Amino acid sequence: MIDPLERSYIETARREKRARLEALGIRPFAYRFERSHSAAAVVALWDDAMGDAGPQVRIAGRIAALRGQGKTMFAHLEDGSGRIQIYLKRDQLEPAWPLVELLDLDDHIGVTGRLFRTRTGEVSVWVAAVELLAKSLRSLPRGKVEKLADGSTVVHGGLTDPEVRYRQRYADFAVHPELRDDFRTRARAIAFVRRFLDARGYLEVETPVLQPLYGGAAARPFVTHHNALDMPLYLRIADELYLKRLIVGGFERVYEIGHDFRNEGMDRTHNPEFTMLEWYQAYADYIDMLEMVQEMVSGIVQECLGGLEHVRHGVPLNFAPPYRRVSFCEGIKAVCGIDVLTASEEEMRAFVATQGESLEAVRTMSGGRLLDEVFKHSLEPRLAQPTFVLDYPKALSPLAKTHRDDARLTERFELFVNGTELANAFSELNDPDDQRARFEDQGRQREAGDEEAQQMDADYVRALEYGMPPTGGVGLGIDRLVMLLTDHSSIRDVILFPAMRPEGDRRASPDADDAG
RNA sequence: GCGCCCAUAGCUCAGCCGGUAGAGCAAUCGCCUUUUAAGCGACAGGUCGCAGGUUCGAACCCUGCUGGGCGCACCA
Repeated sequence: MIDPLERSYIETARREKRARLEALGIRPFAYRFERSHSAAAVVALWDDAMGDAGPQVRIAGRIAALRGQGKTMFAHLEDGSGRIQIYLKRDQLEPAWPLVELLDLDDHIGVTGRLFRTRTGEVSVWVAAVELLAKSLRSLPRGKVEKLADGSTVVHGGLTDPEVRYRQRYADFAVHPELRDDFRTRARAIAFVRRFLDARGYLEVETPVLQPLYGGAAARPFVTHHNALDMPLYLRIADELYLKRLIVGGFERVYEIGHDFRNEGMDRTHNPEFTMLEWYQAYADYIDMLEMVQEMVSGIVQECLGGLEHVRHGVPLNFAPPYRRVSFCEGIKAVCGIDVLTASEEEMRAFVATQGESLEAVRTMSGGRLLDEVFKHSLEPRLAQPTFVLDYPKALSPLAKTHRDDARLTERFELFVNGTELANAFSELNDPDDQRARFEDQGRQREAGDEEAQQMDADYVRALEYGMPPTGGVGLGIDRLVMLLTDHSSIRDVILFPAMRPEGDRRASPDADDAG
């Protein structure tokens, strides 16, 4: 919408200042600056006993506030640690004063000076020398927070338009430093996962992102093309099939943290590329994996939030193990009285129809889809506390191994927190003939028009034919985990650069729109 | 893909029943040597998202388009 190259009168003014600086022989973009302290460290350094003889410091940062008073000037410098006030006095900076007069909000500067305390008590740096490190040619959309005498605050301006915030994430972070904390939390959670799995003998691996066949989940892929081979390639929708090939090859414990890509709708909980953690362990079953998930999730919560009890979206949650376990079928029966193993589809449709679904939609539901709807309207909304749902019916779980005690079920669990699925795990299907049959069945659904049905992966079946040991596997959505940790309800708030439509006027590319 | 809502100055917003736009902050200029929303004074800044239509006249009403938000659908 806004041409990024179009200059406002404010930018024009800043470019004029840049020219004036250069005419004075001042480089608007310096090369380096040696700091002695961060802003936060400088503030922490202060001791009232210092009186007028505070230590000399060298600090750098972005000018976050500027209050000129003629022959004197106050400013706040902001760096990665926080902010500190600086005080500039003309008679003590004389040769450099023309530079000071050409400073703008948002410029990066470096200063040297002594620590002191102002009349109003704020620890500040009395600047003896100032250097311009980087001129800002575009003003950041800063707000101003006014604190009124009664303690309330009024915000003047500021960056609030969600579109601009996501498109210009750099400006959003620059103006809202507290947002960076969510990504520190994210990094801590991922670092914890690595330590957790490494300590248990897992090997971190990297499997192909570009795949000749996509599989391991039901989703539409992104398609690209390899020029040299002149063939289509797909961005992976899951890591699963490659990681299990590694199990066949003798890597007994492997994990991967990486992006999967799904060519589907975008909303509060879906980004076209997202971060998935998958791990597989030979000779383990889904209950082994369940215990690991429980320990890992509690560990992450403890590590990132300090403590196991937290309110999320107004709901107090307790992450102390053991988490509740409920069987899929019995859980649903307890809530709505339907036994999904024996009930007729008519009975289930009748129930779903009472839950606000349109009659038309209900009429077309059958099989796995219908089961899923029953679950969605009965058990799932009640899963606020961390809860494992176990033993899904086969129709819902084409990739999981048949349950050892009940052939109608599979050995599968999902972890729910606050009604959202966090993890999905199986005792992995390792019977190559069964796997081939399921691929063939998927192939028939594909021919019937199901774009998401999986393709036959003959190489994967060949791997299974060599013999894959019994294996437990888990997939855990990192973005959703971080949403839980940071109490965000939009996945965009935990992804640095969420997917957006391109900005700008696209009428320049005619005929692109009306094809359909 | 469908529905509802939104788009006005660099930012945040106001603009009633149609009469061609205002405020605060930021900017520019002047004054000000301990301020912190600094203050005081002056001056600028807009193709009202884009394209049509209705009208003597459109930021405002209608249609289409673009982008966004929320919900639904799709989807783990």
